[in-house]
Amino acid sequence: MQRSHELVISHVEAALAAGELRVGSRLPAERVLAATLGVSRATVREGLRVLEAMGLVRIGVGSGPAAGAVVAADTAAGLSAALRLHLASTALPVRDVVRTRVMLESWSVRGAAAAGPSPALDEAAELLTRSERRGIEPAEFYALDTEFHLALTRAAGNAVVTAMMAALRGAIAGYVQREQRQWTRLVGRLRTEHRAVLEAVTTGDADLAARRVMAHIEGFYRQTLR
Amino acid sequence: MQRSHELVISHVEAALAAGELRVGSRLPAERVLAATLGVSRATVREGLRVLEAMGLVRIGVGSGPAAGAVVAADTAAGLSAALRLHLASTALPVRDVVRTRVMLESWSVRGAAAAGPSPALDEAAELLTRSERRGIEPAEFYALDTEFHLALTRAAGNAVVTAMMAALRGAIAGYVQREQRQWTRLVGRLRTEHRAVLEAVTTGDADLAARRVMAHIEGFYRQTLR
DNA sequence: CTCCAAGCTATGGTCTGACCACAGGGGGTG
DNA sequence: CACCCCCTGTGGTCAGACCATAGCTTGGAG
Repeated sequence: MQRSHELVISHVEAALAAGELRVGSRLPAERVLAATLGVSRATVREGLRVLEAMGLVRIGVGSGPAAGAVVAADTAAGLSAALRLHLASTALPVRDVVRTRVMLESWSVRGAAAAGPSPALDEAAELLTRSERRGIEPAEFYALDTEFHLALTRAAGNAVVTAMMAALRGAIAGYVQREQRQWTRLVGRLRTEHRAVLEAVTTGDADLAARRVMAHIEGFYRQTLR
Repeated sequence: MQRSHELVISHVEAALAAGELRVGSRLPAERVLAATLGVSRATVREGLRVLEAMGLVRIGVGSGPAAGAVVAADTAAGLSAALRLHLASTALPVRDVVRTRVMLESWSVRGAAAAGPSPALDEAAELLTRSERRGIEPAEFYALDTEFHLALTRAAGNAVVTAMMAALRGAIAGYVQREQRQWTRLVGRLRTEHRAVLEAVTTGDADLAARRVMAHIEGFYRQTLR
């Protein structure tokens, strides 16, 4: 840690590790933090920007409890941003992101099937039902689809995997072709496959769930990746 | 994108996506970028800080080709920083990081075993040999250990998984107890296990390689995680 | 007494300008 | 010809100012 703005980051990190800050805690105002650390406000802001990009704090303007830098737990934000940027630079190929998603998600449904009933699984079922509403708009369907897959992942009980899954989805969201000629047919197929995956998970058939989710994801990207 | 510093990020991202910037390219000087985008230099710096934290650029002072912001491909840096910070905030439990590492690495050795010989595998073998030098210092051994595991992961041929593996290791490095009472015994065991994993991979036995690497990692963290 | 609107205040958002630190390159000097 | 010093371009940091926002307070109208 030589550069001053890293002082801000390590200061916050240390306070978190020491338990002086928790999720929901509010950081001192920028001007106060600058005086405390003996650096300029511009420097403090550089550090806060990084923490914000990592999803560790949420920064609000104005006054009141929502203003200022509040410690958050957006575990996917930083991962997602990093993946997205390196996808743009082609340092990471989209193909590998998709394959990684297949791995993470098949691992997750195996874990979820083995773990048995859970609130996350109930939530997945409810999201699936909501996504089956007639005349649903593509945007809403995709949002529910994302939430469904994330709930399924959460059911495996690993927060790091869940964060990575969310990050992967976020990173390639911009590469997915939203305009589909055969929207009705596509959405019908996705619903059927979702039902099949959820069914395999709830009956505890890990192998079947993994096979189904792999086929589901690979099929989806084959059709929609541009 | 409302905040000005995000303009900087999206500008660089767009230039990357359009192929105007590549890994190794040099960004304009901060003052130039500020004038180009119609924002202040302080704002440009906030954006560059984020890009730097994500491992997308490397910023050097002074003059010459190494000075300024150069597009890099440190795909693990941002992921690692994000994981580390959320570990500090306890939003992510260390346990889940270890389990995720087990998953990623067992997947990797399966892939490596199936893929057959590769430069990455040769590198892993060479690193392992170097780690078997007599009288090696713990710091050097751990460095070679990290490189060995990463080379093994690279052999699976998925850049995203490789980046995640590197990030996971980086994030929990601070939690690993470096001072060991029975150093000689530990290092001996690690070497034996490394040999066994590599042997299973080179002979193409994916299942065996996966089992061995799982036992290796779990055993290591059971002993060294504080 | 109640309610609402205007002003107050704390906070981040942004800009300007300045000066320092660093490193490479070129020109002057021995 | 070789070497050293200074010049120049670059990031690093600071100080101070002003604007934008949003909750809170206060005073007046009803």
